[in-house]
Amino acid sequence: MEKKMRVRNEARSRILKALAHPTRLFIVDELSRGERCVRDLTGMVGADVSTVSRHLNVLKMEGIVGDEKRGTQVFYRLRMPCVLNFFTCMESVIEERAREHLELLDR
Amino acid sequence: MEKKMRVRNEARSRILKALAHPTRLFIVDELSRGERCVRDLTGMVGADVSTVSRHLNVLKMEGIVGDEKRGTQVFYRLRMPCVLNFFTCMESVIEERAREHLELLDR
DNA sequence: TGGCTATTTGGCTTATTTGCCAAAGATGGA
DNA sequence: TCCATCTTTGGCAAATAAGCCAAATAGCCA
Repeated sequence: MEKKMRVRNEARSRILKALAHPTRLFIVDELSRGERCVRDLTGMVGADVSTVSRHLNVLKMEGIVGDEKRGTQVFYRLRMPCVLNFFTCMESVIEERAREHLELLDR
Repeated sequence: MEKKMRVRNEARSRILKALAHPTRLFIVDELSRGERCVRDLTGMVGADVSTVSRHLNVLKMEGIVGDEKRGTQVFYRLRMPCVLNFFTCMESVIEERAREHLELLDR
């Protein structure tokens, strides 16, 4: 039971770690609107292609995105749409925190 | 609009990064069942007290947990219960991935 | 006050992550 | 075949994260 828990937390943390980068979150968000090829994403992200390719690989390794090669391009798509729900969760917390922050300043 | 997006992704990634560690996930899970003091958690985690204290601080900095000092002890509680929903999301993906893996082995 | 327990912080080492450039693969067209 | 385009990989440097021990801090009680 204890071991099982540890294994599970390790699996979960790998997924969370894969998501935990601004560029990768941008990619996930973009892919939530449809598949995109590496070059398109690179243009939007504003980093080196090799960097974007590596970010995509991180997401792919954890099953968050999937890829399909068509001709010379590779198209990526979101495979774990439920992550988007979590964004909503975080949003409410971020807003709440911002409000608290403002209140502190108002005193 | 672009800047706003970047700021938002940075905020989100900070929260995800704070969650992305097996020990911290264990703590979140444990706190979902009620508040706990540092010493109790340390016993369960099996790491140095200072390490656990630092993990708790990481979670606190992102508003995931809150703390309250009572006497000589500090009790931590979960402030962002919606993270638990995300665990369910990840679970389904982990299982699916495990199934795919088994299928590959069966061939 | 002095001692006891609980918690946090300083300081250090090791491991991991990130990003870029350059080079290697792949694919389709002339 | 040779070239141009798209993508991935090797290799390196800089930044960040994690863990432990030791020391500092805080509150309680004799």
